[in-house]
Amino acid sequence: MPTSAPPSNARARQKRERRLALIEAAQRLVGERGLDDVTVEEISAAAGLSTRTFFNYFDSKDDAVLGIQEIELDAEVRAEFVSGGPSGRLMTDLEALVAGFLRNAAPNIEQGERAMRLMISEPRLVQRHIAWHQRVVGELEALLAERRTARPSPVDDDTIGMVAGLLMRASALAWARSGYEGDAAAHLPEAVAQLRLLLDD
Amino acid sequence: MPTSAPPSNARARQKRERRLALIEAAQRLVGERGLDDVTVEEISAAAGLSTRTFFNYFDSKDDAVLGIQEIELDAEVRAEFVSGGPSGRLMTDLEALVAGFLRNAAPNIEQGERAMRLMISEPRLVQRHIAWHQRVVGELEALLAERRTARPSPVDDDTIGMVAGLLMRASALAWARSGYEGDAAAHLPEAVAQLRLLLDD
DNA sequence: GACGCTAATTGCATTGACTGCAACTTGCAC
DNA sequence: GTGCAAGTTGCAGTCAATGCAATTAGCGTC
Repeated sequence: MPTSAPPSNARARQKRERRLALIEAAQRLVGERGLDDVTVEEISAAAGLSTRTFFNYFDSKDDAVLGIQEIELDAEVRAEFVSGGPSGRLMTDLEALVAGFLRNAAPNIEQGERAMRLMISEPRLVQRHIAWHQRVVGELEALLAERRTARPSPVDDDTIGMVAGLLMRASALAWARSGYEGDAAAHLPEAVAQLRLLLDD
Repeated sequence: MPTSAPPSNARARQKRERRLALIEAAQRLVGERGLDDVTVEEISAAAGLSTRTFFNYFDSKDDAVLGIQEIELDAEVRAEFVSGGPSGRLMTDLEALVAGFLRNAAPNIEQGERAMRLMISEPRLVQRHIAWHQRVVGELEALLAERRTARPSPVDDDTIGMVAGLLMRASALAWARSGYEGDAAAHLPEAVAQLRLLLDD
């Protein structure tokens, strides 16, 4: 394998640790002083890194506070959805898929919880959070296009994608309301039920 | 009336014109060169105003391109919704309310169309657009809280708000797909139907 | 254990968005 | 035309974010 060298060991570990240090510093400082009274320079210094390095890890200050990272879906979950499974009923399968995303979203549950709390005091973060949803939804729409050949649906990809995004956020909110019991994915069925209830008037 | 002086005439007119000039310049320049290759300074100059004044009209460059403004709902539509009407069925009434918002959203239909087009080439604008939805949804959630006393619902305000946001965006997309026929509100029933279709699996 | 290779960090300079403030201009009422 | 209030502008300053070039550090090889 010439291209994909195994990411060694110490390198990967340091990368993970530095990333976490930045998130931790960002969340702590912003919690203490508020989003606009903390500079990237301060966050970086608190994590023992240079400002320039901060931007090697995150695209923006907000991203660091939310601990945003690339999401990647389980290969098998993905393959199953694309081929029209697991149940064959779109809404049911979508639920499974969203659960897959949610579980991979926040590897560290306390970090996710802190992010949720900060969103309440800093509305701008909600916007960034929703913007991040968009990326997941984009990924998801690609899967939908593939699945469509195996199992067509009269509903637009856009709409399905938005519903998936809605479910992600609704689950997160239900999770927060529950006092952060379990993980966000555990509250997904509740979100679906609420949505059905509303649509049935 | 000591406080609310009638906004005279020439003042209001100029304000409207300058606002439009800024939006027009922003949309034109961004369409020609792309969002990141146009500065606020250039937009302001093209509209014959100072950079500083630009920021008296808009909070950010993106807002100007989208022509974002404060939304305000018809007082009667609002009152009727709060008191549990017009039909008494939440989903139906929500649809009416969203239609009300949509109609007030873009006073100038061509401007809205140009904004939609630019969102396709500049994904960052989609995020801003969705963030703007958030504000509308916030407004809406206040109404929901009021309505709740007149007519309780088992569904959370959050969820209802998100569905409203979804309907707004879905209508806009359907409008775009139709080649911008009529206005966005005209495509709302279509959006609702799609949503129902999906939920019924 | 030195050698080279590549990934990652860092400093530096620069651009441009955005804000606060204070002076100024302009529309409007009397 | 005089005075008031709204709106505009210039100016100085802060800070996020990016590109570039130099340096450092991990890792495999001999």
